[in-house]
Amino acid sequence: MMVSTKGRYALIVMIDLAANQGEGYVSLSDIAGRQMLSMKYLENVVSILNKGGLLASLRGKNGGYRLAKKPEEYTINEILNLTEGSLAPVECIKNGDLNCDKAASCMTLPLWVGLDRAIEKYLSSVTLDDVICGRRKTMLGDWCTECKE
Amino acid sequence: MMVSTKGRYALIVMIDLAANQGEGYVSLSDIAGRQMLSMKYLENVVSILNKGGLLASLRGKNGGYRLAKKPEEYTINEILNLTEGSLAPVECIKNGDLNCDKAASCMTLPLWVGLDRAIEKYLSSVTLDDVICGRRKTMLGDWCTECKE
DNA sequence: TTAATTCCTACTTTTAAGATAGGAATTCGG
DNA sequence: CCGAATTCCTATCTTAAAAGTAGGAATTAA
Repeated sequence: MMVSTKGRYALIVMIDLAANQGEGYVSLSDIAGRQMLSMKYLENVVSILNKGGLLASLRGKNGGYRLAKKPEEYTINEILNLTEGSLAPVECIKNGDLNCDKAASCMTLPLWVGLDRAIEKYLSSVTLDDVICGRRKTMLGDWCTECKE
Repeated sequence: MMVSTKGRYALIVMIDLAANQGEGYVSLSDIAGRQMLSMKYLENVVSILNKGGLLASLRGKNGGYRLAKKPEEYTINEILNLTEGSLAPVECIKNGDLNCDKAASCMTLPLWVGLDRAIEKYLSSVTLDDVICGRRKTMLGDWCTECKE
């Protein structure tokens, strides 16, 4: 499985915030309650989002989190890349640099680079707002033809 | 990391076979020796390829493995899907069926389905022969512009 | 001042990946 | 027929990563 709970929960939190934030901040216990997830575990996830600048936070009573920008300004790629660390399909292309000594002669490397790009291209083409609205614009055309049935 | 050693080693074995098989069969110890991999571990990987019909095998002395068809007739998708079990980015779309009770109301599901398709589309566009020849035809155009430099 | 919250560090548990081991079954060549 | 080389099968061990928990310090609003 390529996307762990960290990335999936992060997306859920972002969606929940978009739906439930008004002018103020939304507390983690509210989100955890609504989404039926462990608040303690969400703390870990949200901390990554917050440090990465995707969220704004307020400590203390009535504190909580809110989106740092508008839903249409987040790509899914930036959310998942941040929380997962990297979405690279294999170790050797993790940091952009090809950190493998056999890279020059590796027959499979171009394949992994191509796959990495295909993934990035797709995830960069979808915004948080697209997901929330169930919008279906991507390079593949409809991204969920099942939903039409 | 999305592709485990199983899938990566499987690819390496397929490439090695394409390069080294003549009329006869190639033994695992030969492949393991050339590729500097544990033969015992390769046994597990190759067993999947063999059961899946991607390889033909001959037991006993002078036995070994060979490709069941021509390199250009394998897509990378079929090799990786078989050895990895599934390349689905998340659990809930693993078997084509959406085996999650919240599927109907899940906002992120279409995203995962779309991602799954983007991956499948890319990996189906590349054949084993493409990888061996370093050929660069895919939906993304060149799949390794780095290689040109 | 108190209650609610984020924030930080560390730990535990669980699961999957990666790797190894031993031996049965098969096949070829002498 | 025999022995060496091999696939094939099942079971096990090891290691690393994911998933989840715990406790308490720092902060803030009412």
